Amino acid sequence: MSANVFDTLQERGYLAQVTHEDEIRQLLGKPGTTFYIGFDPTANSLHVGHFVQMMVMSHLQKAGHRPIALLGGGTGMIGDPSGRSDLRQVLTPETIQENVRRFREQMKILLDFDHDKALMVDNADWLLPLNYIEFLREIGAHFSVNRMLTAECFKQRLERGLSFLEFNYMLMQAYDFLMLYRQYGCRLELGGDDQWSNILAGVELVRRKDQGEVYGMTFRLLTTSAGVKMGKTAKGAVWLDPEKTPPFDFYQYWRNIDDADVISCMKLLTFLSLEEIGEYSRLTDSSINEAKKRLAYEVTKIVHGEAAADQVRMQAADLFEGAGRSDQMPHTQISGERLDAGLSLLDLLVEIRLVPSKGEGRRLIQQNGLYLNERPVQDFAYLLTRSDFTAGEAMIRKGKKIFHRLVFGETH
RNA sequence: GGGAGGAUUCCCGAGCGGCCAAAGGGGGCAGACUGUAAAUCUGUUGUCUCAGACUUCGGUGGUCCGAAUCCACCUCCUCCCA
Repeated sequence: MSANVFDTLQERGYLAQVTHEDEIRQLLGKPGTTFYIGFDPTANSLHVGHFVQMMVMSHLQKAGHRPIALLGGGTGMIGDPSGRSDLRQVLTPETIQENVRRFREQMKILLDFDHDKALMVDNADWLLPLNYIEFLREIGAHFSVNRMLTAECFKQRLERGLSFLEFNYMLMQAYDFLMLYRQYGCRLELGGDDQWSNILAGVELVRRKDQGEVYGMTFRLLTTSAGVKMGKTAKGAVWLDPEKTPPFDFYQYWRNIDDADVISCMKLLTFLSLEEIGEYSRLTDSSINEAKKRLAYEVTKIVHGEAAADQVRMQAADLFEGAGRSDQMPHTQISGERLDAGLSLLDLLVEIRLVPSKGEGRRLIQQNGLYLNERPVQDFAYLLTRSDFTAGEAMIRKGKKIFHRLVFGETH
């Protein structure tokens, strides 16, 4: 119970690199440390990569430390070149402000902002009013271009091209740390492992300017055991926003995770105890599915709430382990008039967005990938009839996992 | 400022006057095998009123019976020299 959070983080597998291990452990050993993680508002929702960072913040907050979520309203206008092979798209100030607003809402999922137990600040507050000359003299003077060029985060870009704009990102981030140190007594900067260079720059800057004793620590990026970045699907990232990634899809993402990744994800993405996770790690072969279900449920519960998690879990069970139908699954009302007028199944597929075009729908049907009431549809000119409905319902299935229910009745 | 090269379908990347809706790979989507896994194999991957037709190869004009391929101009990128 009174274990040092530092050890907890280490045991759960979050940590990648630390600047001063002993000092940090000591610092985190007793409550009261203010620390920060930066989030650049480059999209209108947080995704699972951010979620790992939020988990860390939550662990630390529970241990009595004070998180600062630093939103990059200012740095977002520069674009972090770290780990990027190409130039980031430059976002408009309006977009950035909107994204910052959405992030703020989503952060509340895991962090308690009441009574300043956690803070949220926007670096636009100090970056935007900066005076160029002044900044160069005050901050720029402390950076050696020679050293920066050797930083890991620029290596890749040196071959392909790096704009001066992006080159400055590191200074901005270092400056953030300095400001947070001065304004909030922030002692520790955390971030994904790709942020290591930037974090080091901040730690050094605070020492040089203010002789401040501050530290940095990075986390493993969420990758599969094969080293591929996780959280990406065909449709893009796995978002925390239910509008962008519906809870069902979110649940399924974790439910379908690679065997080799279940345990590490449980440690990183849930609050299950290590003992309990240890039990799951003993599962083999098909019983690993139990671990996947638990993982999916727990993560969904944190992000979307218990009610939603229960719902999608039941939905998944209905679909894959039960009768193959669920009240929760996507559905469409089909009126009798439409059926009588001759409703082409192909047209309907496009309408309910199960396929992007009729051409693809035809292909799907020709390749036996579309099922109506669990029977492959043979003819792509098929017209739906009343006899396709049993008890007022007809079930369309695309491939193995995508279901859509048709309900006979009035369109609303 | 001078010089060189490039822009091709979701991505990378061939094509260099007709046989090009455009090789190959990646990715996607299906099928087989499975554990709602991974790996593997197979098919497929511009749109449509799918017999055929129509729209694509940075943009705009032009040459030609015919252009992704040739010419002119424009836009944007990359590299080299200063």
